[in-house]
Amino acid sequence: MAARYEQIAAELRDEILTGVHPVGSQLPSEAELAARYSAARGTVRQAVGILAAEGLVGSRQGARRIVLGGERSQSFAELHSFAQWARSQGHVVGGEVLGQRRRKAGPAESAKLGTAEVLEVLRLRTLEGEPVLLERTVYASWIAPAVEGLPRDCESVTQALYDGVGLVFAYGEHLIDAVSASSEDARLLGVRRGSPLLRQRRITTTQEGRPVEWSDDRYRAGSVAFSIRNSIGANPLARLAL
Amino acid sequence: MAARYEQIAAELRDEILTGVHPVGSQLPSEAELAARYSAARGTVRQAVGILAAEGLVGSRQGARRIVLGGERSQSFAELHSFAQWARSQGHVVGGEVLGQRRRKAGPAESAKLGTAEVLEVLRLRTLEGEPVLLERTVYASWIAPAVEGLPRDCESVTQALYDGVGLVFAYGEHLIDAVSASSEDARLLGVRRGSPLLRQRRITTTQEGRPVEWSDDRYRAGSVAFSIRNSIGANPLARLAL
DNA sequence: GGTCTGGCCTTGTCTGTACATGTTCCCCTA
DNA sequence: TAGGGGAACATGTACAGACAAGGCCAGACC
Repeated sequence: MAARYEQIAAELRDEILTGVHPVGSQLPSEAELAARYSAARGTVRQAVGILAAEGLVGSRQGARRIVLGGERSQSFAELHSFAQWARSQGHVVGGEVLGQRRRKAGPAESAKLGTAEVLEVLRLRTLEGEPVLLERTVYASWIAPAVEGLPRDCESVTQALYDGVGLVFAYGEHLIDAVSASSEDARLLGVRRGSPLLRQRRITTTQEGRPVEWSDDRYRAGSVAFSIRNSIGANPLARLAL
Repeated sequence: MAARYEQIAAELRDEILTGVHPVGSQLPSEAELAARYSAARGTVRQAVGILAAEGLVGSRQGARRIVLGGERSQSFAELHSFAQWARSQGHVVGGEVLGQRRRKAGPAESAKLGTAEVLEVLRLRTLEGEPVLLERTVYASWIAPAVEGLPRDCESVTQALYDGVGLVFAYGEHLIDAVSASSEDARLLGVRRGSPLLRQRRITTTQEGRPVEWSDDRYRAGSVAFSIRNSIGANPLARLAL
């Protein structure tokens, strides 16, 4: 059973999404909510803290909380698993391993993953049958056997690794920029060489902080975008010069 | 003076960044920290909560907190102000207004900004003299006079609006994808037509939730990237199909 | 040697209280 | 009518205590 503050957050989120609290309106005060849910003020604060972190409501000391905007925020799993995301959005997802081999880790890979050997996998993902995403993933050697055991057309690697060996992806770091399609990119994604691709490079670790994979994902332009909400209080997004 | 929990967070962050707590090591327990800082456990939890939200440390019930990684996280102001960001990174920043006019708001703009008239501004930004960013910004009519009063080569619009009329940008929503350079984009940024650009569309609001601006920013590929940390507990990043 | 169990440690959740700090709005006054 | 003062209200910070839930480890057992 979910924690009390999660239940309250879910109810409030639902009320916002269904228009009980329209955008721009004020949320009930913490005291009112505490009375309504028969909870302590601290518990209510945890609940609205979630909504604030999601960017759904804004907070200012002294003033009532304001409803900022509609829905957002996919689960971590949906972000890390292309298949889980696509299915939750109602898309028809496909994919196939195009190449897979073990090799020695380069110095950068070794530093990122902490292993001397890596498993390199090239995957092509489709939405509604159209090629959309090209994944070049490098796995740490300790997880390589589990990855090699997966079928070539495994839809959700994340799900399969969880079911198979109980691996949980817990933390991620993402670097997002735009690049030109290389010859290989262009051929596999069905676009012209040099056309724009949205690139997401990410490193993912377990709950214990152990790195699992390092990936270079390239989306065909016009197929997918990334969305982030931020505020003075919570700013997960940073800009980097290259 | 900063709040107690912010002081504690700052000290811990400093200890992590200076290697007192190396990556992969365990943080002292909440009880130890509470004793060390003569604070209640709740206060310490607020402090480490900040670090967890920044992606610096990971948390699992029952186990000690783990140090995940180095620094990150620019201030909200640095993200919203190209000039403040660039200066904090030691870059030489420049910029100029290339065009500016008032016009009627389209239906989408009217819905986003809540005004019938808008001020459209086209700005070119440079780093070390090289054109890097093309900003097409639409301001709500109530802030337009203040924007029109700025000099054409105003470095930091955000800073100028704060100094001039006390306007604070408080909340933002960002949509990031990749596009081909149009003829105009290409000419102004000094790239070939059709070459990849990193596009960031954002809408920014005040503390009261009032929309201020809607902007389409296009970065030359290879000049700038965006960075995000996330975890199972906090996932600000979402993927959207187009 | 390997496995299982139980106890201890640590983080997660929740309550209740108190005071600080900032906002809002009404009323009174000039 | 415009402006100032202040009370009422709301969120922010901090403390203290209690129990739940899960990880970790050592000692017992097979």
